[in-house]
Amino acid sequence: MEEQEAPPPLLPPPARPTSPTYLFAPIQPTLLPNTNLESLMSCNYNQNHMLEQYAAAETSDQNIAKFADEDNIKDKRIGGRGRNRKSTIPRFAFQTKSEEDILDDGYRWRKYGQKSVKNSKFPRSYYRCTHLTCSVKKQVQRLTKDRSIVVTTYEGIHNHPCEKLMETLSPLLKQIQLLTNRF
DNA sequence: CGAATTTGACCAGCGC
DNA sequence: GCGCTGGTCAAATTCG
Repeated sequence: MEEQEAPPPLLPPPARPTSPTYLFAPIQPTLLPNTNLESLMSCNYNQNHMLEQYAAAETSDQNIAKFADEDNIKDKRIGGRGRNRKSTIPRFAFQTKSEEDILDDGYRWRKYGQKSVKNSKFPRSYYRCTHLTCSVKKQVQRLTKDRSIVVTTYEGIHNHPCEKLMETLSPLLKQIQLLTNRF
């Protein structure tokens, strides 16, 4: 069939662990003066916003790991059954200090594999977003050097809003909208 | 009982 | 060409 169009070069929103400590500076969401609340809830807003924040973070040497090096997220070897070989899907990795392997990033994930990898004591786990139309994946792995550090690698962009964010913010949003309509 | 996870098999790319 | 490796599949198993 036809070749698929390459996805836009945007970065997916980073996971925001609830309790673990960020080794890299967390990106704090900030409201721009003329922020539209509906667009805030959409993933486009988040992704564009994150992109700006990443650009800023990178230039200011606040180390968002582009790809986790040591425990070897090497070059692209998108294996599997012949899919996505030279992937142009945006990927990025970051590290968190956490007892938990699974960080609560607001999206729902289904595990589809686990592999032990070379030069690493700990296995790498593979997850896919459970949303029907979303093909975002992530890999989770602990560092050999420091088992308290979890490396999470995201691949792709969510094409749907974050369920948990929606859940949490919906009532609040309604209130805000009610209030803003009154003035 | 349906959904999620586990795990061994399979496949493709890369280096030698 | 062959072996090694990483990523995915899918049947079996576990969980809620």
